[in-house]
Amino acid sequence: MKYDSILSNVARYVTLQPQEAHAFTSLLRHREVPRKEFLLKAGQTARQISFIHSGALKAYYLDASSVENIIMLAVDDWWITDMYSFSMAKPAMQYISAIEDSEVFQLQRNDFDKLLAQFPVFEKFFRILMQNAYIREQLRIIQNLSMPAEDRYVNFLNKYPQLVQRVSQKQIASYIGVSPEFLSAMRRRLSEKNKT
Amino acid sequence: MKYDSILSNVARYVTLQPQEAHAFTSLLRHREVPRKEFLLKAGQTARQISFIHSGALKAYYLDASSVENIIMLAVDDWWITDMYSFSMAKPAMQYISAIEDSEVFQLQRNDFDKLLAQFPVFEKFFRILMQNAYIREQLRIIQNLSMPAEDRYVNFLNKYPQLVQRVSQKQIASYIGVSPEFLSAMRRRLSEKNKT
DNA sequence: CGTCTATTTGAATGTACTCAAAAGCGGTGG
DNA sequence: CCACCGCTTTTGAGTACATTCAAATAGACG
Repeated sequence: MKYDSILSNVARYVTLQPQEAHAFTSLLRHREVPRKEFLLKAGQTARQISFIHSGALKAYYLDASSVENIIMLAVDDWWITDMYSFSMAKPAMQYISAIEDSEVFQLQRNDFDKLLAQFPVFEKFFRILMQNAYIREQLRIIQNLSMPAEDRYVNFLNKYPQLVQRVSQKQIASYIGVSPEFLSAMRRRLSEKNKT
Repeated sequence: MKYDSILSNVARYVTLQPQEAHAFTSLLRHREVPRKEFLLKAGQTARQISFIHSGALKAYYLDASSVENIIMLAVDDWWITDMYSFSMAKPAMQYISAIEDSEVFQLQRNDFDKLLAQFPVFEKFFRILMQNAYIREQLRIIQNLSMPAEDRYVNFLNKYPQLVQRVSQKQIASYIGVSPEFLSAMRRRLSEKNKT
C-alpha cells in the first residue's frame, strides 16, 4: 500500500503501535515533484521535511559567483530538507529540486512537533535519523579534508553506486567539490589505469 | 554545585523534572583528563559520551601518512565522542585527547540507552543535540567545499573566537584543512592587508 | 532537425603542498 | 638563571593539484 515505503523506513529503527502508525500517516501529505521543480528555494523557510517515495532530488546552494554547489544527493528511501531552516524556522540557504520525476511524503513542521510531543517513539526515530546524518556528514568532512579529489571520486562510486547511474557527472563533480572539467580529466586517467 | 554546568546545558533544550535530573546526574561519572591524555584511541570502542565541564579537547584521526587531521575542537559546555563508534559500537577511527587539563562528565552507552528508554525527555534532548551537530557539520562541508582557505580561516576566527586563544596554529590549520606552513603564509598576507 | 546542456580537451594560471632550514618559544634540568 | 631541548611558527624555493577560460564534440530533448 501507499505508505509501505515510509513505514518500513521508520521500522528500521523503531517499532510503531498501530495507533502511532496511523497518527503518523494521517499527517503526511503526498506530493508529486516533476523533474526540475523545486521543493524549496533559498530565502524561503523550509516548513516541511520530506521522505522520498520515488525519484531523486538534490540540495544545493549558490555561492558568491552563482555556482551551484551540491550539498546532498538523495534518492528514494531517504529523507531530505534544509535542516537548518526547518529546525530554526529561518530562511533557507539551500535549494532543493528534483533531478528525476519524484514523489515525496511531507511532514509539516507543526505536525512534526505535535507528533514528537505526543509519541516519544518518534523522538527516538528522529534522534537516530539525526545521529546517522551527523555521522555521515562527519565522515564526509574527514574524506574531503584529507583526501585528493581522485580518492573522493572513487569513494563516491563505491558508496553510492545507485546514484552514479542517475545523476550527471557535473552534479557528482559539484558534490565531491571539483570542477566538471577536472572530474572529466580524472575519469580519463582512471580508465587508462584500468586498461593497462 | 558540581552538576550545574551540565544541567544548564540540558536546560537549553528541555525542562527536567527533579527525578529526571536526579536519574541523569546519578548516571554521570566525573573524570579528570590531564593535558595530552586520551579519552579515546582509534581501534577502541567509544563506550561513553562526554560533556566537557572545563578545559578543551580535540578529536582527530591519523591519515595514511600518519598526519593528524583534526575533526573537532571542543571546549567547556560541549559534548564530545566518536559518534560513529558510540552509536554503532564499532572500533573508533578517531582519537580524542585533552589539549588543556580538563574535567568531563561521562555517560556510558548502556546508561545512555536506559536513560533515553526511561525518560523520553532525554530522547528529545539528544535528538536536538544531534540535529544541531548535523546542521553544524553540513555548514562546515558547505564552507570547506566552496571557499578558499583564507575565507575558511577568517570564518573560523569569527565563529570560534574563544578557541583561537586556546589552541595552537598547527591545530587550527589541521581543523580548516591546510598545512601549517600555508596557514602561516595566509596570516602574513592578512596582517599586511590590515595594515594598509 | 535544431537547440541547449553536458562532456571532453588543451593551455595558461593559481592555489596550496612538500621539503628544508631558520627563528621563536616554553619548559626543564644542571 | 641560563643553556639546551623539543616543538611551533616562519620563510623560501620548487612542485603538484586543481581551476579558469575557450573551443570542440557529444548527447538529450522538444
